[in-house]
Amino acid sequence: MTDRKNRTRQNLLDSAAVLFTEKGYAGTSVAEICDSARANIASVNYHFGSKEALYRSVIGYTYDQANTLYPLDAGEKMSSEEKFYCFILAFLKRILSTSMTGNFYKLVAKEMAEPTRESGTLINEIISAKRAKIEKLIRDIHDEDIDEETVVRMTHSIVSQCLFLGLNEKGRRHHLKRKPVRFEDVESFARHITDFSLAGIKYYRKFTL
Amino acid sequence: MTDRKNRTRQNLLDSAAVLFTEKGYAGTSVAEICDSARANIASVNYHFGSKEALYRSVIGYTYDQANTLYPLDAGEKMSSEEKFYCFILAFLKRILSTSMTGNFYKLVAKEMAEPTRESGTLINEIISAKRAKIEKLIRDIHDEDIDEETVVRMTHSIVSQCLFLGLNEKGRRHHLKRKPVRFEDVESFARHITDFSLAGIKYYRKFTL
DNA sequence: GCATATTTTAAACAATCATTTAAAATAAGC
DNA sequence: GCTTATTTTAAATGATTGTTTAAAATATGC
Repeated sequence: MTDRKNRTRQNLLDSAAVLFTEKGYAGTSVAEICDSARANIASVNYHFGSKEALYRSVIGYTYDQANTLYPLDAGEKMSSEEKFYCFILAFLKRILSTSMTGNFYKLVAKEMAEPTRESGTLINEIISAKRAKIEKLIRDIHDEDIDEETVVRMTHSIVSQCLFLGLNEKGRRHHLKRKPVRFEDVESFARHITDFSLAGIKYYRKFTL
Repeated sequence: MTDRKNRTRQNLLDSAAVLFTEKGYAGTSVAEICDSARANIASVNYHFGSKEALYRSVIGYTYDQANTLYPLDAGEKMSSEEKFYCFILAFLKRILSTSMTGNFYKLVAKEMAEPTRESGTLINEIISAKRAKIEKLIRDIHDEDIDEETVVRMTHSIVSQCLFLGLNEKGRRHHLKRKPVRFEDVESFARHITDFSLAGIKYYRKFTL
């Protein structure tokens, strides 16, 4: 049966997700992944074809996990400001999650700082989609006509506050003065980003009125 | 004379700064650096001792350039809000600079996403210093007593908006939908971050009054 | 239970990496 | 101008990289 095959395949996926997140694509060797997954050195090429293909699979795998675990689309009955908070909360949950889900946005942060050859486009597609969602939320809150440029800049301000949390890396934790944001803080931190950003969004409303 | 020595040393420094910024530490080979600097393959070890020592030299070199070119401490005669704007402006100039100066904060962004073994502490020292400056600016603007936790979070919101601009990497520019922030936009973008953040800072003032 | 297909294994592969070596080239001191 | 010190060069080193190979082990179909 294919149970045996699937098990090692899954082990490779899990080990690779952790290692790539911790040490990056270039910093992680195939041998290391196979050791961690208790699989043979040749198994990566047998199951995925190459290290790069494994990496792409990890991206897709962690992304799917994030989507199913923390969906970003809130209910319809909410006010636009409540929708905004729910989006930020779900987004932060994804980023700060310590499980497989959290690995994805840490990989995104890595890709943004140092893109690998082929996955750059995929990451950009995903981030573009997130930006579009935020732009829509901003326009809903603003309620007035607002120029494209201003929306793009406000979106930058919001996206950066969230994704920046994905940079707090294990390797840096040791000599980090400030204590990192933990998953337990996710609600209150989402509250902060929401309030801080809503004040900024509303600031621009003065000029269009 | 040592003129010949200094020239190749400087060429190595310049080439390494560009290559490390573009492709990261692990992604750049010593051979590549020497080719770009038109120097022999052994010159890196002769002049710096090792690839890692060269990397540390690049960090220090670009950091010094940033400090002398765009000092962060504004004049004393300004209001606290003007000081805040001047800080953000100088900070953005450093990050968006296309010369050697700009390379430093792009390296910082890389280090935050994927720290290398030894330079992590240095980078953390530098970023901690920037955070401290921003915390002081926030307290000056706020003018009232404000709890440590809130200041830390507001500082995160501000730092992230700035440093996130260092992530817009050359390698990713090709398939980037949104047009990157250019150095020509630095004043108006600094204006945006200032206004957006001041609104957020003032929002919290409501509760302490 | 035997023949076939699938998965795992150990070994070897060629390429690349940072670094070292020792000789050659150039500069400096006097 | 000759000796000494410094810098550059080309070649080799040993370690590590991702990938391939072919045999061994295991599962599957009937």
